[in-house]
Amino acid sequence: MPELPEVEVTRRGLIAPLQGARIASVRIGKPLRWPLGIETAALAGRTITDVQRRGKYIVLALDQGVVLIHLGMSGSLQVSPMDAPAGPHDHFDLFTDQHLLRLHDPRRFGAVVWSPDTESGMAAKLLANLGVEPLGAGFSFEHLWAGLQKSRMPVKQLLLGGQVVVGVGNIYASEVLFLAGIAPTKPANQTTRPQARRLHAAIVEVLTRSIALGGSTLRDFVQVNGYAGAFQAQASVYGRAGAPCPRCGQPVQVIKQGQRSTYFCKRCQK
DNA sequence: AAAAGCCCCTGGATGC
DNA sequence: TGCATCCAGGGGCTTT
Repeated sequence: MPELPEVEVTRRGLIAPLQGARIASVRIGKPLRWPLGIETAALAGRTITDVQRRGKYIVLALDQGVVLIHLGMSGSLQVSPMDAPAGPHDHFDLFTDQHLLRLHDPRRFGAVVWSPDTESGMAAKLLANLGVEPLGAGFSFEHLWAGLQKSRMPVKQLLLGGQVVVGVGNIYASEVLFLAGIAPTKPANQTTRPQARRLHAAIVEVLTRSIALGGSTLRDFVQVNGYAGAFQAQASVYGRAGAPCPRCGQPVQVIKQGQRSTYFCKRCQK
Protein backbone atom coordinates (compact mmCIF):
# COMPACT_ATOMS: atom_id res chain seq x y z
CA MET A 1 0.00 0.00 0.00
CA PRO A 2 2.02 2.72 1.32
CA GLU A 3 4.18 4.65 -1.05
CA LEU A 4 6.05 7.80 -0.22
CA PRO A 5 3.00 10.04 0.24
CA GLU A 6 1.34 7.65 2.68
CA VAL A 7 4.56 7.23 4.67
CA GLU A 8 5.14 10.98 4.74
CA VAL A 9 1.57 11.68 5.83
CA THR A 10 2.11 9.13 8.58
CA ARG A 11 5.42 10.69 9.62
CA ARG A 12 3.87 14.12 9.91
CA GLY A 13 1.12 12.74 12.08
CA LEU A 14 3.63 11.13 14.41
CA ILE A 15 5.71 14.19 15.16
CA ALA A 16 3.36 15.78 17.67
CA PRO A 17 2.63 12.65 19.72
CA LEU A 18 6.11 11.14 19.60
CA GLN A 19 8.80 13.80 19.38
CA GLY A 20 10.48 14.11 22.75
CA ALA A 21 8.40 11.29 24.21
CA ARG A 22 9.86 8.61 26.47
CA ILE A 23 9.22 4.96 25.61
CA ALA A 24 7.42 3.25 28.47
CA SER A 25 7.03 -0.22 26.99
CA VAL A 26 6.81 -2.20 23.77
CA ARG A 27 4.60 -5.13 22.87
CA ILE A 28 5.17 -7.43 19.90
CA GLY A 29 2.46 -9.52 18.22
CA LYS A 30 3.04 -12.05 15.47
CA PRO A 31 6.39 -11.93 13.65
CA LEU A 32 6.82 -9.26 11.01
CA ARG A 33 9.30 -9.40 8.16
CA TRP A 34 12.39 -9.22 10.38
CA PRO A 35 13.03 -9.50 14.10
CA LEU A 36 13.19 -6.27 16.08
CA GLY A 37 16.85 -6.82 16.83
CA ILE A 38 16.73 -5.84 20.50
CA GLU A 39 14.91 -6.97 23.63
CA THR A 40 11.71 -4.99 24.00
CA ALA A 41 12.58 -4.29 27.64
CA ALA A 42 15.78 -2.60 26.53
CA LEU A 43 13.78 0.09 24.70
CA ALA A 44 11.96 1.21 27.83
CA GLY A 45 13.22 4.54 29.10
CA ARG A 46 14.68 5.69 25.81
CA THR A 47 13.55 8.97 24.32
CA ILE A 48 12.32 9.55 20.77
CA THR A 49 14.28 12.57 19.63
CA ASP A 50 13.00 12.85 16.06
CA VAL A 51 10.60 11.30 13.54
CA GLN A 52 12.20 11.14 10.10
CA ARG A 53 11.62 9.37 6.81
CA ARG A 54 13.92 7.80 4.24
CA GLY A 55 12.16 6.41 1.18
CA LYS A 56 9.30 4.33 2.51
CA TYR A 57 10.86 3.91 5.94
CA ILE A 58 9.80 5.86 9.01
CA VAL A 59 12.89 6.47 11.11
CA LEU A 60 12.41 6.99 14.83
CA ALA A 61 15.63 8.52 16.12
CA LEU A 62 16.18 7.60 19.75
CA ASP A 63 18.63 8.97 22.29
CA GLN A 64 20.26 5.57 21.83
CA GLY A 65 19.76 3.94 18.44
CA VAL A 66 17.15 4.15 15.71
CA VAL A 67 13.94 2.28 14.96
CA LEU A 68 13.02 1.77 11.32
CA ILE A 69 9.37 1.10 10.54
CA HIS A 70 8.23 -0.12 7.13
CA LEU A 71 4.55 -0.50 6.36
CA GLY A 72 4.92 -3.18 3.69
CA MET A 73 1.79 -3.66 1.61
CA SER A 74 -0.92 -3.48 4.24
CA GLY A 75 0.52 -1.64 7.22
CA SER A 76 -0.68 1.50 8.92
CA LEU A 77 0.34 3.31 12.08
CA GLN A 78 -2.21 4.87 14.36
CA VAL A 79 -2.13 6.64 17.68
CA SER A 80 -4.71 4.72 19.69
CA PRO A 81 -6.25 5.07 23.15
CA MET A 82 -3.88 3.62 25.74
CA ASP A 83 -6.40 0.96 26.74
CA ALA A 84 -7.50 -0.10 23.24
CA PRO A 85 -7.29 -3.90 23.07
CA ALA A 86 -4.93 -5.24 20.41
CA GLY A 87 -6.68 -6.87 17.46
CA PRO A 88 -5.46 -9.95 15.65
CA HIS A 89 -3.52 -7.84 13.13
CA ASP A 90 -1.94 -5.39 15.56
CA HIS A 91 1.64 -6.62 15.66
CA PHE A 92 3.60 -3.83 17.27
CA ASP A 93 2.65 -1.47 20.09
CA LEU A 94 4.87 1.28 21.40
CA PHE A 95 3.65 2.93 24.59
CA THR A 96 4.98 6.29 25.66
CA ASP A 97 3.88 7.99 28.87
CA GLN A 98 1.07 9.67 26.94
CA HIS A 99 0.33 7.71 23.78
CA LEU A 100 0.03 4.31 22.18
CA LEU A 101 1.56 3.95 18.71
CA ARG A 102 0.14 0.85 17.06
CA LEU A 103 1.16 -0.90 13.84
CA HIS A 104 -1.75 -2.66 12.16
CA ASP A 105 -0.55 -4.95 9.36
CA PRO A 106 -2.71 -7.88 8.21
CA ARG A 107 -0.25 -9.25 5.68
CA ARG A 108 2.83 -8.75 7.87
CA PHE A 109 5.11 -7.64 5.07
CA GLY A 110 5.95 -4.70 7.27
CA ALA A 111 8.87 -4.46 9.65
CA VAL A 112 10.07 -2.75 12.80
CA VAL A 113 13.84 -2.93 13.19
CA TRP A 114 16.19 -1.47 15.79
CA SER A 115 19.81 -0.63 15.02
CA PRO A 116 22.52 1.26 16.90
CA ASP A 117 22.40 3.92 14.17
CA THR A 118 21.53 4.27 10.50
CA GLU A 119 25.10 3.49 9.45
CA SER A 120 25.32 0.08 11.04
CA GLY A 121 23.42 -3.14 11.56
CA MET A 122 20.17 -3.91 9.81
CA ALA A 123 19.33 -0.25 9.26
CA ALA A 124 22.44 0.32 7.20
CA LYS A 125 21.62 -2.72 5.12
CA LEU A 126 18.03 -1.65 4.49
CA LEU A 127 18.89 1.95 3.68
CA ALA A 128 21.82 1.13 1.44
CA ASN A 129 21.26 1.47 -2.30
CA LEU A 130 18.24 3.73 -1.94
CA GLY A 131 17.91 6.39 -4.61
CA VAL A 132 17.52 10.09 -3.91
CA GLU A 133 14.51 11.63 -2.21
CA PRO A 134 12.09 12.90 -4.88
CA LEU A 135 11.11 15.91 -2.80
CA GLY A 136 14.65 16.75 -1.75
CA ALA A 137 17.34 18.93 -3.30
CA GLY A 138 19.13 15.85 -4.65
CA PHE A 139 16.37 15.12 -7.14
CA SER A 140 17.59 17.26 -9.99
CA PHE A 141 16.59 16.77 -13.58
CA GLU A 142 20.15 15.79 -14.41
CA HIS A 143 20.09 13.08 -11.75
CA LEU A 144 16.93 11.58 -13.22
CA TRP A 145 18.26 11.86 -16.74
CA ALA A 146 21.52 10.13 -15.83
CA GLY A 147 19.59 7.36 -14.08
CA LEU A 148 17.38 6.80 -17.11
CA GLN A 149 20.37 6.65 -19.44
CA LYS A 150 21.95 3.81 -17.50
CA SER A 151 19.15 1.27 -17.86
CA ARG A 152 17.33 -0.58 -20.59
CA MET A 153 14.54 -1.61 -18.21
CA PRO A 154 11.02 -0.46 -18.97
CA VAL A 155 10.78 2.98 -17.42
CA LYS A 156 7.93 1.95 -15.13
CA GLN A 157 9.98 -0.80 -13.58
CA LEU A 158 12.98 1.46 -13.21
CA LEU A 159 10.86 3.91 -11.23
CA LEU A 160 9.50 1.08 -9.08
CA GLY A 161 13.01 -0.19 -8.37
CA GLY A 162 13.87 2.87 -6.29
CA GLN A 163 17.56 2.92 -7.17
CA VAL A 164 17.29 6.20 -9.03
CA VAL A 165 14.58 7.88 -6.99
CA VAL A 166 12.77 6.44 -3.96
CA GLY A 167 9.14 6.42 -2.99
CA VAL A 168 7.37 5.95 -6.31
CA GLY A 169 5.38 2.74 -5.92
CA ASN A 170 2.85 0.99 -8.08
CA ILE A 171 0.07 3.58 -7.96
CA TYR A 172 2.23 6.63 -8.47
CA ALA A 173 4.39 5.03 -11.17
CA SER A 174 1.31 4.65 -13.38
CA GLU A 175 0.04 8.11 -12.49
CA VAL A 176 3.33 9.86 -13.09
CA LEU A 177 3.92 8.22 -16.47
CA PHE A 178 0.42 9.15 -17.56
CA LEU A 179 0.96 12.75 -16.59
CA ALA A 180 4.31 12.80 -18.40
CA GLY A 181 2.85 11.11 -21.50
CA ILE A 182 5.39 8.27 -21.48
CA ALA A 183 4.58 4.63 -22.28
CA PRO A 184 5.39 2.49 -19.22
CA THR A 185 7.02 -0.14 -21.43
CA LYS A 186 9.47 2.31 -22.96
CA PRO A 187 13.08 1.35 -22.24
CA ALA A 188 14.39 3.90 -19.77
CA ASN A 189 17.35 4.81 -21.95
CA GLN A 190 15.06 5.58 -24.88
CA THR A 191 13.14 8.33 -23.15
CA THR A 192 13.79 11.66 -24.79
CA ARG A 193 15.07 14.64 -22.87
CA PRO A 194 11.73 16.46 -23.13
CA GLN A 195 9.99 13.33 -21.83
CA ALA A 196 12.44 13.12 -18.96
CA ARG A 197 11.76 16.78 -18.17
CA ARG A 198 8.06 16.06 -17.97
CA LEU A 199 8.67 12.94 -15.90
CA HIS A 200 10.76 14.88 -13.41
CA ALA A 201 8.07 17.49 -12.99
CA ALA A 202 5.32 14.86 -12.80
CA ILE A 203 7.02 12.94 -9.99
CA VAL A 204 7.32 16.05 -7.86
CA GLU A 205 3.81 17.22 -8.68
CA VAL A 206 1.99 13.95 -8.11
CA LEU A 207 3.73 13.08 -4.86
CA THR A 208 3.28 16.59 -3.51
CA ARG A 209 -0.40 16.63 -4.41
CA SER A 210 -0.98 13.23 -2.83
CA ILE A 211 0.65 14.27 0.42
CA ALA A 212 -1.60 17.31 0.50
CA LEU A 213 -4.60 15.01 0.08
CA GLY A 214 -3.53 12.66 2.86
CA GLY A 215 -2.26 9.91 0.55
CA SER A 216 -4.19 7.11 -1.13
CA THR A 217 -6.50 4.71 0.66
CA LEU A 218 -7.26 1.63 -1.41
CA ARG A 219 -7.80 -0.95 1.30
CA ASP A 220 -5.85 -0.68 4.48
CA PHE A 221 -4.11 2.64 4.70
CA VAL A 222 -5.28 5.21 7.19
CA GLN A 223 -3.58 8.27 8.60
CA VAL A 224 -2.36 8.42 12.18
CA ASN A 225 -5.71 9.90 13.16
CA GLY A 226 -7.59 7.04 11.48
CA TYR A 227 -8.79 9.10 8.52
CA ALA A 228 -8.56 7.77 4.97
CA GLY A 229 -6.52 9.49 2.28
CA ALA A 230 -8.22 11.13 -0.70
CA PHE A 231 -5.75 10.90 -3.58
CA GLN A 232 -7.12 7.67 -5.04
CA ALA A 233 -10.32 9.48 -6.05
CA GLN A 234 -8.22 11.69 -8.35
CA ALA A 235 -6.19 8.94 -9.93
CA SER A 236 -6.17 9.34 -13.69
CA VAL A 237 -5.42 5.75 -14.65
CA TYR A 238 -4.52 3.58 -11.65
CA GLY A 239 -7.26 1.03 -11.00
CA ARG A 240 -9.33 2.37 -13.90
CA ALA A 241 -8.95 -0.34 -16.55
CA GLY A 242 -11.58 0.13 -19.26
CA ALA A 243 -12.64 3.54 -18.01
CA PRO A 244 -12.18 6.46 -20.37
CA CYS A 245 -8.82 8.18 -20.36
CA PRO A 246 -9.41 11.59 -18.75
CA ARG A 247 -7.46 13.23 -21.54
CA CYS A 248 -8.64 11.50 -24.75
CA GLY A 249 -11.50 9.21 -23.77
CA GLN A 250 -9.91 6.00 -25.01
CA PRO A 251 -10.27 3.09 -22.58
CA VAL A 252 -7.47 2.82 -20.04
CA GLN A 253 -5.30 -0.28 -20.57
CA VAL A 254 -3.89 -2.62 -17.94
CA ILE A 255 -0.86 -4.84 -18.42
CA LYS A 256 1.49 -6.82 -16.17
CA GLN A 257 5.07 -5.71 -15.71
CA GLY A 258 7.13 -7.79 -13.32
CA GLN A 259 3.96 -9.30 -11.82
CA ARG A 260 2.54 -5.87 -11.01
CA SER A 261 -0.34 -4.19 -12.80
CA THR A 262 0.39 -1.11 -14.86
CA TYR A 263 -2.37 1.23 -16.05
CA PHE A 264 -1.92 3.58 -18.98
CA CYS A 265 -3.44 5.17 -22.05
CA LYS A 266 -2.22 3.78 -25.33
CA ARG A 267 -3.01 6.94 -27.21
CA CYS A 268 -1.65 9.53 -24.77
CA GLN A 269 1.51 7.76 -23.68
CA LYS A 270 4.34 7.23 -26.13
C1' DA B 1 26.31 -6.80 -13.47
C1' DA B 2 21.73 -6.38 -14.82
C1' DA B 3 17.28 -8.08 -15.05
C1' DA B 4 13.59 -11.40 -14.28
C1' DG B 5 11.10 -14.47 -11.00
C1' DC B 6 9.89 -16.20 -6.58
C1' DC B 7 8.35 -15.62 -2.27
C1' DC B 8 6.76 -13.83 2.33
C1' DC B 9 1.12 -13.43 4.28
C1' DT B 10 -3.91 -12.50 4.83
C1' DG B 11 -8.37 -11.22 3.21
C1' DG B 12 -11.64 -9.59 -0.14
C1' DA B 13 -13.76 -10.12 -4.68
C1' DT B 14 -15.13 -13.09 -8.27
C1' DG B 15 -16.47 -17.33 -10.51
C1' DC B 16 -18.22 -22.07 -10.82
C1' DT C 1 -23.70 -21.67 0.62
C1' DG C 2 -19.07 -23.54 -0.31
C1' DC C 3 -14.75 -23.84 -2.34
C1' DA C 4 -11.13 -22.53 -5.70
C1' DT C 5 -8.73 -18.91 -7.93
C1' DC C 6 -6.94 -14.42 -8.49
C1' DC C 7 -5.55 -10.06 -6.84
C1' DA C 8 -3.55 -6.40 -3.71
C1' DG C 9 0.25 0.59 -2.03
C1' DG C 10 6.74 -3.83 -1.25
C1' DG C 11 11.03 -5.54 -1.74
C1' DG C 12 14.81 -8.96 -0.44
C1' DC C 13 16.79 -13.05 -2.18
C1' DT C 14 17.76 -16.41 -5.78
C1' DT C 15 18.20 -17.59 -10.39
C1' DT C 16 19.20 -16.54 -15.16
